Amino acid sequence: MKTDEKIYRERVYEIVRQIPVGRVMTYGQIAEILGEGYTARTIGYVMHAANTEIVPWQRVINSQGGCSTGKILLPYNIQQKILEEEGIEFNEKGRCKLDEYRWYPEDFESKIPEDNKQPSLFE
DNA sequence: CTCGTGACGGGGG
DNA sequence: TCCCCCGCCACGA
Repeated sequence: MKTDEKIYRERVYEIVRQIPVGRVMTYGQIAEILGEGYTARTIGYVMHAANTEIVPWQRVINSQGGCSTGKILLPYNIQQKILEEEGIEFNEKGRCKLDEYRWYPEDFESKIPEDNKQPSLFE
């Protein structure tokens, strides 16, 4: 098989594996980094299959700062529970401060906003 | 090959 | 802030 094909998923795991304890990344963020062919939607699909893989899947959340594990799989809010044990705090709405926990891979520093903080309430 | 289905995201009301 | 709608794209039937 082709080496450079690396399987669609492997490229995602490569990034997820780099997320440090106590930090998170969003589906859209990863999709933006990988670019071509990747969207938040597909990253979610890949993470769904990551259960059996060896990756800190729990550190990937949605752009609202919450866990989107849906209703299926895993006991209720298990993902949030794990993250809380890693030191991340969630409010009563099940959301954490992305501007405080979001992590940017070293290999993609160019993706970091100028002010090195969140671009959110920029305009 | 076509169709439906998502661990999503952003814009608009 | 919440809700709805539409675009996104890999994958299985």
